Amino acid sequence: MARFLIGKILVRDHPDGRTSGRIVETEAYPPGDASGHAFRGETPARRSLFLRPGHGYVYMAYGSSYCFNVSSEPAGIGAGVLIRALEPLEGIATMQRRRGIETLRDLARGPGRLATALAIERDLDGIDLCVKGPLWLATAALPIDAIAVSVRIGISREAHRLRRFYERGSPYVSGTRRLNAG
DNA sequence: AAGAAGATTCGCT
DNA sequence: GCGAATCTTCTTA
Repeated sequence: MARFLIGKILVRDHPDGRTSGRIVETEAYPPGDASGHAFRGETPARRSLFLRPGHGYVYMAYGSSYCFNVSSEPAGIGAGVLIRALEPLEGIATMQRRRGIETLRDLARGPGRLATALAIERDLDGIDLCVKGPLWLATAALPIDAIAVSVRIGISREAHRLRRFYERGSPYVSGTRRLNAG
């Protein structure tokens, strides 16, 4: 699913208006991955990861940033895909205001930044992304060759695994040159 | 009840 | 590239 989501469009419908972006970077946290939030079993805070595929899991990281995931395994099995970066499409002025910056390239480059840009907070935890609502996914096609793979960012456990996917050449992808070369 | 770790970001050097 | 800020969750006493 992490690979499948590259190129899809994440749409946020909010009283402020619509904001949306193309997903250009993801990371997989499959069942049994020691870095995954579902690794130690289901708890109230992690329950969304155990929902049917296509539900949102939102949590606060380091006290300052929200991160957004898409549940990826059948009900009862905990796993998810972290959305790490978007290419801004609609509502760019709104995103700029929420982020407090102008630079298009940095509006949604990074998991915490995209959550801020789209006003994704804990109230969206558990939402069904396959139904048009406050937050949903629109389909789009992308050539297989456009997707590259690398190790994941900011974790210590199972760090060598090739579970990060991104759009090759996109300036909206996070991480360093080394990680984006592939 | 207290402490450590963590899927980050921003400002400086 | 480095370190602080910040808070939720889980572990240990």
